[in-house]
Amino acid sequence: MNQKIENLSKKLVEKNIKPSFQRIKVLEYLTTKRNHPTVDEIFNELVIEIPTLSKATVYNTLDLLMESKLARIVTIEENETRYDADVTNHGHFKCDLCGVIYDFPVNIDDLSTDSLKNFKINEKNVYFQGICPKCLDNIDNNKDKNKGK
Amino acid sequence: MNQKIENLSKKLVEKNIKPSFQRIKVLEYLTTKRNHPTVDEIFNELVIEIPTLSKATVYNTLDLLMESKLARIVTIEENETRYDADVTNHGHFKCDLCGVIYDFPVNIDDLSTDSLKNFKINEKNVYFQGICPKCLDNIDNNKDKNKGK
DNA sequence: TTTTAAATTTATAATGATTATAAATTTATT
DNA sequence: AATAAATTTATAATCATTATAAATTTAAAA
Ligand SMILES: [Mn+2]
Ligand SMILES: [Mn+2]
Ligand SMILES: [Zn+2]
Ligand SMILES: [Zn+2]
Repeated sequence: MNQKIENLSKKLVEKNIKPSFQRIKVLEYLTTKRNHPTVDEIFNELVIEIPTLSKATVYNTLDLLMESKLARIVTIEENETRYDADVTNHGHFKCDLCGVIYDFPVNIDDLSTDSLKNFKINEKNVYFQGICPKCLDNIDNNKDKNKGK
Repeated sequence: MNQKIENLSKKLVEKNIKPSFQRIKVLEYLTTKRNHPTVDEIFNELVIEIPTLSKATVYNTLDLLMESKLARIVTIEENETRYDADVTNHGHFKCDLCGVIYDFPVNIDDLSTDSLKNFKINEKNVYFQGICPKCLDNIDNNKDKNKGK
């Protein structure tokens, strides 16, 4: 448990970010929840444990994490920005019904990108939308119900 | 010339959208410029020809085009939403230096998405970031200059 | 053609996420 | 302990988007 804090602290120090309590907590939230949260979601959870917390600190910390590549923005169309401490290559799927954002493995290098051979590519994002299995099940169940009537 | 207007008008009618002058002009802007514009860019250009134009009309029209799949949002991380009348499968590349958004062909179906076999996928977005050839050239040229000194 | 109703456009206010600014607090240095 | 630097906090400003209602245009009815 305390080991985790140590690890997070080390991660920050490695990137020359002073590991303040607030910063560790934001990073901990991202890495343990892995829920692609908004600033508000992070703030509302952490302010319970840190009553003096300011939303500005959450914004500042996320900016720091982004600069040092310890976190990235989930590029999906939403009015609130969502963040992800998993910076490895993976795709995102957002369910249009329940809104949950799923991770999925995707071999981005498989994408034929001959037309970009003269471009320097720094980031690759893959984002799908649709309906998740849970919501598909719910739809099916409702159909069955109506059939019975 | 007038033929184009006819075509755009037909496109709207097919989707049960009344082809008002403002709506045709917004769609014309999107299809001819193909520059992934913001609402402001569309408005500022069209208000020259339509001095009474309201920004609300641009928002309303874009919402209509989106609903009927005549346009889509360019899913990239920006504070202003950008729109695209090209709804065929293609990827977007944004240059971090000049900000230009390039289209590029991408065979999205090549992506192995076994893990999403129970998901209903409605939309697929591919978005890359980096530096475009033009800006790469500029960087090289500047290096050469400094070398000469 | 006039009247009436519906649809569209416009003007404007409200919302809300993000950014900016400066004061307060904490941490490090002398 | 005193001072300086860094961090956090509180608060105001910005600005894209949404909401609302009035004005205008278009279509339908009389
Ligand atoms: Mn993720
Ligand atoms: Mn495009
Ligand atoms: Zn769902
Ligand atoms: Zn460029």
